Amino acid sequence: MPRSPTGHRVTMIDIAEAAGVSKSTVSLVLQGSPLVKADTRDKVLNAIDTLGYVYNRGAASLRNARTNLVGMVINDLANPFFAELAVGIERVFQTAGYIPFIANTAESPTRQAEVLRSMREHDIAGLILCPARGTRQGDLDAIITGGLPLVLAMRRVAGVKASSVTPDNFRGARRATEYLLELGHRRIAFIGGYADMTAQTERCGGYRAALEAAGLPVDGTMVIEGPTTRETGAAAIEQLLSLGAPPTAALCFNDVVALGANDALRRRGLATGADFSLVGFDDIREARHMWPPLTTVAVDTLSLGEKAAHAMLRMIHGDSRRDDYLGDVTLMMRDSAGHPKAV
Amino acid sequence: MPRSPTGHRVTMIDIAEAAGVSKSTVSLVLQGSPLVKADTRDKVLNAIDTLGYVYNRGAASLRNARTNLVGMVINDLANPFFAELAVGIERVFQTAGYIPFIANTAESPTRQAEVLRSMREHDIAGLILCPARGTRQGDLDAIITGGLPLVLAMRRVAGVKASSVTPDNFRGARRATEYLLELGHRRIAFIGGYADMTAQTERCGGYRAALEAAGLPVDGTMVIEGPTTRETGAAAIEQLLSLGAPPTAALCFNDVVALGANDALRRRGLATGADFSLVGFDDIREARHMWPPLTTVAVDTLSLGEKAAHAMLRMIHGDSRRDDYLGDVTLMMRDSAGHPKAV
DNA sequence: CTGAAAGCGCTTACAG
DNA sequence: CTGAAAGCGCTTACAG
Repeated sequence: MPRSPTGHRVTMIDIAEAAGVSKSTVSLVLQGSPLVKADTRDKVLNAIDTLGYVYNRGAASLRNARTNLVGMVINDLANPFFAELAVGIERVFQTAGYIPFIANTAESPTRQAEVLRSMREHDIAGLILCPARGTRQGDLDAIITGGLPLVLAMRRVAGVKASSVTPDNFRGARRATEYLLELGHRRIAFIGGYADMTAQTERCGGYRAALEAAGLPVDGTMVIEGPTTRETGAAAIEQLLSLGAPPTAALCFNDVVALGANDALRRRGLATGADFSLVGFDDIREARHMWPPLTTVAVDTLSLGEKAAHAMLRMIHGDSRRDDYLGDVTLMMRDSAGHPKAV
Repeated sequence: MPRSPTGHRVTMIDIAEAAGVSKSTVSLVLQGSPLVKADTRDKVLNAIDTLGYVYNRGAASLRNARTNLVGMVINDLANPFFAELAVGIERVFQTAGYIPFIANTAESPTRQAEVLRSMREHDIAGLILCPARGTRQGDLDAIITGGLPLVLAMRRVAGVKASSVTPDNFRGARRATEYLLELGHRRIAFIGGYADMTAQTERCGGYRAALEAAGLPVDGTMVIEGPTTRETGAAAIEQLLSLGAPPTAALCFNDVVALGANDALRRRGLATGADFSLVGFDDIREARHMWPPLTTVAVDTLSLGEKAAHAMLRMIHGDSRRDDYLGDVTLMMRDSAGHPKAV
């Protein structure tokens, strides 16, 4: 922090002295109050500039109990999807005068607990949370009862009454599966995620619904759980192709998983889209650049982020209504899904 | 923030009353002081739990002028490289009890100025900055004179005396260029970045040095500047291939640029590695999964992040020595670079 | 081991 | 328009 020549921190009092006014006046100037004469304001602003004064928000919020800090807790910052989501959220807060405070939990509930505590200690105005896998209602009790505005993004938590912003996972997955069925596939796998994540339940649910509507059985060996990583995608392909009656296509929990599945297919000398069809979910930037370009369910990441930010802003401004926003999804048909080899 | 049944915020005083001690004692317990009897400590801890007390760090740091907040300003969070860097940094701070506060400037100096101001207002203990393109000495004056611990990461700023952590850009680029020369290439381009970024000067400098050492001319039309994006990589390929004597290989400023160049080659029906060679820089996770796998200069991202965090921690603990850390680089030979078509 | 008191840098009525 | 005063929730000597 800036210190005056005498070594102490530069405060409003120093500014007041330098400008020859009282500190109330300085405070008014800082808050852009119209009560202050232009002449006086300039003197104050000048003093601020020459002394290198920095407003102390901690002190201010101690007095008036308001902060411009918003917490944003991400379960996997290494997944480009969440980086994109974060950008959408940041953009809104920036223009609204709030500063988002991003932290990464890397799917660890322990790390998440630490991060949440830290953020609450810093008296954030609200929290946008992409819950780590394994988060339970009890983990968020303190936040809910404390009355902190909370928006759950991408995943909900059973029993937690908070606003949420998620893509329409069910519809997206059903549509993607229908598309694979239309192409002629009959044995379709679902890869990635765990049944204890709402996003997986919903996406896998859409997949099942489409199969059932087509009169097809849902084969348990075709649903492969695992972390939402490339490794899971690759391992699943190995596992699926060693089945007696292997699938001819797979819907992946997300694009990162699909990227891994695509790697494994290539390693086996199989042509994605021709020998085996792959559909992803999210439509991260990488998807269209992958080879072959990935057929995937686009979730409009940016607007999801903006919705989350706006929901948060509304709550901060005192609107206590809960709202579950379901984002539009659209199937992006590219080249990773085609007709099955031999029908 | 949690409120007591009567509606006011739960403070140390409430805890003191509930536990039947003074608030000094509560403060001591909170700080883990050994002065407090185990019995008393338990009573206090219990009261904290039942009342849902949350420590107010703003008030604490107002009193003792220390924070556990560390700012981390990233110039492009959408580039996976920086997400990886952030993870390395976070890891160290987490164990040291500091909480990093990530913000993204998206290469905008204006946005950067806003973010820096906000962070200073929140009285951060230190700042790790990946400067946005166009950052000048003057932009960091206030921070330097204010005595805020500052570590520059990935890019330095001319005239700014601060510790820095960067990969050995010059050596990495020279080595990569030498490798292309060894493969038989004689016309080699350099794609991406701007000459006003230290990282570009250094990488492009290594490229020039290698060419000169080989007695080859440095052709200005072979050096293409631009934002460090996929689009730049793609556009550069179009531009280079329309040259009278087009290059047979290119060193890209970073992997993201190389990804874009690879897209453009594919679109033209050219086989990367056979028809045209590409080398990247950074070795982001994506690089080895790209098709063909990208030959690139690995920079040991994680340890770069850790070095930055440790340098920061040292400064926070009062060590004022400046230190410029130059990270090791190693050429990862994969398949995107091969012998030129016809030599 | 524990309590009373001062003070960190602000904002907010309240007077003038 | 401006000033004096109280108080936000903590920590830190200082007594006891």
